[in-house]
Amino acid sequence: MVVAAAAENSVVSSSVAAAVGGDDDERLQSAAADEGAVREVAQAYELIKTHQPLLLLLQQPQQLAHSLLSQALRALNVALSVMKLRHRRPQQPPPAAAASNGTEAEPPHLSPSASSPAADLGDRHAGIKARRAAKRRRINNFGEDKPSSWGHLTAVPYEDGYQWRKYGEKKIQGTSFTRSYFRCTYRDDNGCQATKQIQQKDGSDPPMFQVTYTKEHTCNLAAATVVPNNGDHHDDAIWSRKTMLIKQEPHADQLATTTVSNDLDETPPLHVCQDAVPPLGSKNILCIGNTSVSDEFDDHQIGQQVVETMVMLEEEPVELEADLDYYPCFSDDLYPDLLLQYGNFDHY
DNA sequence: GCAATTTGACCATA
DNA sequence: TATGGTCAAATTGC
Repeated sequence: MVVAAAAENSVVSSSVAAAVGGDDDERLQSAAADEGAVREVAQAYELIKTHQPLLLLLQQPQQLAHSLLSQALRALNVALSVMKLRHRRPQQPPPAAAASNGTEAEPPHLSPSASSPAADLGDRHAGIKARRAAKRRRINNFGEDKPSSWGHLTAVPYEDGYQWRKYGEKKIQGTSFTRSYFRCTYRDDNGCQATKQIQQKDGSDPPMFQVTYTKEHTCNLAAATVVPNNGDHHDDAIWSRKTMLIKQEPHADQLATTTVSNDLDETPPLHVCQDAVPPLGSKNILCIGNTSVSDEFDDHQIGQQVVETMVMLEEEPVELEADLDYYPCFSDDLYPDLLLQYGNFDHY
């Protein structure tokens, strides 16, 4: 499987790179090895992310693929963050000495404003103050072995295996793009304090995003997008996938204008899945979903949407062979089921 | 009606 | 006082 292969490859490469280190200039080589390892893991991460939307189209192992991909992405994401942090550490000031991991503040839902519907404005503000004070305490007491924040630069910042809910956006001085603030979707349910910031880099082509994480997830819902079928919905995995894509729309518009602006001007309802941004210079772009997506579609229809979208973005008639070569995600080896179903594009 | 996003305001910090 | 992070009411979309 491509996930396993990519992950394994990255691990092997990372291990080899990490093992490199002579006596003459150990520090330099170690740094180079670290950089190489980070590069390899980052490559694996991007590769898996690029393939994820397509793997999810396969009919049979749909939930399994989704779960595995989410876990693989999360593992790589964490590994990448740790490695980059380790690489940076010599330049960083020493962390706080006192580690008091036990200083857990009260969960958000215990705030006075939330628990008392009759609370007046003063009480609400008191609650907010208390929460913020507690937050400051948590930040100050953060453990020595746990950095207060960590992050990485990526072209695909919106899908990392976790589910995030946006709670703010801010124009940051000296930057062209706003910074978006996300918190774990399950904060209220599980008290998970994980947050995430996404800041698009100025003048990067293709668009690159600085992603900064704060706090580890405690919700234990890494693969939360795979929802057990409760009978109310015929396919919750698809529903979750649709939710993911809808969440990405505001940012997808931005990316779309920087990658295929001319094409998308002619097809306004389309939304580009950022996880499938094609290689730089590619004339094709893979899109999943559009505004007419309904609750009733099935895997077959999703696949059809992908195909249709690809065709719609092409002004000239699509030549299957050339397009598949151009965008290596569509290969016979990786997506036999998809090609079996949609291998012949003649009728489009 | 519900859930997610947007956005202006508030607050802490440097 | 400027700036960044967060809140929560308003808005939007399903």
